[in-house]
Amino acid sequence: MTDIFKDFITQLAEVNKQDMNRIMSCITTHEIKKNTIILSQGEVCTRFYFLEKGCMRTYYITKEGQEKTRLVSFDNSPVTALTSFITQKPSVEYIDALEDSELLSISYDDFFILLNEIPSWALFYRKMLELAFAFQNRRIEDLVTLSAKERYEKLLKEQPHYIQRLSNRVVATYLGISQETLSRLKSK
Amino acid sequence: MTDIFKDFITQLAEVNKQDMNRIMSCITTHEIKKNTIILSQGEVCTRFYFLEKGCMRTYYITKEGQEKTRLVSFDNSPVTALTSFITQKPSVEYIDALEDSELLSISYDDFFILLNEIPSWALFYRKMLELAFAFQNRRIEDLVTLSAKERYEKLLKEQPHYIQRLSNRVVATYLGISQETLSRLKSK
DNA sequence: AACCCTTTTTGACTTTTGTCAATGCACAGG
DNA sequence: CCTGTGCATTGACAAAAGTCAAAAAGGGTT
Repeated sequence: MTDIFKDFITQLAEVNKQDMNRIMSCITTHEIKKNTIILSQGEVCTRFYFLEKGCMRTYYITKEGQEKTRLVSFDNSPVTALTSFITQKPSVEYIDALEDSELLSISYDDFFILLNEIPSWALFYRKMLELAFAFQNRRIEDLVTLSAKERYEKLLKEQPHYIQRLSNRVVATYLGISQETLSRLKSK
Repeated sequence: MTDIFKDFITQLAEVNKQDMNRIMSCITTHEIKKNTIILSQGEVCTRFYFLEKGCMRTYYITKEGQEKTRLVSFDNSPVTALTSFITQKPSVEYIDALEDSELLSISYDDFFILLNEIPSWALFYRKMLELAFAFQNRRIEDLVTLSAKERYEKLLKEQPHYIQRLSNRVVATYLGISQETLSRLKSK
C-alpha cells in the first residue's frame, strides 16, 4: 500500500528498516475524489503530500479569475505547495485532484522531527529539493525560450501522457495559452 | 573580505567558529571583469559561486541565437548553475558578469565533503535550496499569470534596482519580451 | 569637440495569440 | 431516451508582441 512511497524514498536515499518504520509511523493515507480541492489559496499547507496513484494539479487563479497551472503530478510523485509548507505561510496556490487519487501525507511537525532524527530522511528531503529545483529550472527555461507552439510540441514529444490524460483546458493553462489556441495548434 | 559570505551563511544556519574556519579554508576568491563569462553552455559547473559585490547574469542562448535571462544576481547572493553543479552534467546556461564583480567559490568536491562533515553547512545548503525553490516558484507564477506589461510593472515596483542598474536589453530578456516592446512599455 | 560604438527609441508592418460568440459533441443524471 | 452541463472546435475580429530598419541619444576615448 505505502510501498510506492517507500520505493520513491529509497531511490533518493538509502533508509534502513528501523528508520523506514519510524517514517511510516508518521504517515496518513487519503482517498481523494476527482475535483476535490485539498489546498486553497490563503490556507497554510500543513502537510507534505505524496501521490501514489491518480493525478493532481497545482494552480493559481489570477485576478481576472483565470486558472493557471504551475504543475501537474501523476502517480508516484510528491504533491505539495512546498513554499507554503516550508514557510508555514498562506499558499498562493490551489491543489486539486484531476482524477480519483490515493495520497499519503506527513504533518509539518513530523516532517521536521524526522529531519532532525533520521539523517537519511534529511538526505531524501535534500535530494527532493534538488530535483524540484531542477524541474522548475527547466520549466522557466521553456517558458522563457519557447513560443506557445514550441512548448506544445515539446510537451507532446517529451510528456505525451500530459496530452493524453488531461483535458485540453488543463493542458492549455499549463502551457500558458488559451484553450482555443491549443485547439488550433493541435489541428495541424 | 569574506565577511559578506559569512553573514549570508549565518543568516540561514548557525555555524560555530571552528566550523566556519573549516568552511573558509575551502574558499577561493575571484575578481571578475565586466562581460567575463565564468560558465558556458556545455561546460560542467564545477564550483559553487557566491557573489559578494557586483552583478551577474544566468542566461540561455536559444537556437535562434537569442539571449534569454533566467536570473540576475546582485551583491550578496549565490550565483551558480545549480542543476549542472548538483548533477555534474553539462550546463545549458551561461553565466557572465554584467559589472566588475567579486566572487567567492568552493569546489564541488569540497562542497560535498563539507556537507557530510559539518551539519550546519548541510542546513545552510538545505535552506538555500528552499529559498531557490521559492524564488523560482514565484518566477513561474509571474511568467504564467502575468502579461509582459504586468511583469514589467511588477518588476518596476518590487525590484526597481533591476531597471535602474541593468540595460534595457538585459531587462527585456529577463522579462521574456523584445527590447522594442520594453522601450514602448517604458514610455507610458 | 569629434569620433566611434553601443544602446535606445520610433515607425511601419507582420505574426502570434487572445477574446467573444456560435456551434457541435459527449457524457452523467434523471 | 431526453436534457443539461461542461468541454472542444471554429470563425471573425482585436489586441499584444515581434521583426526589421532607420534615426536618435548616450558614453567613452582620443
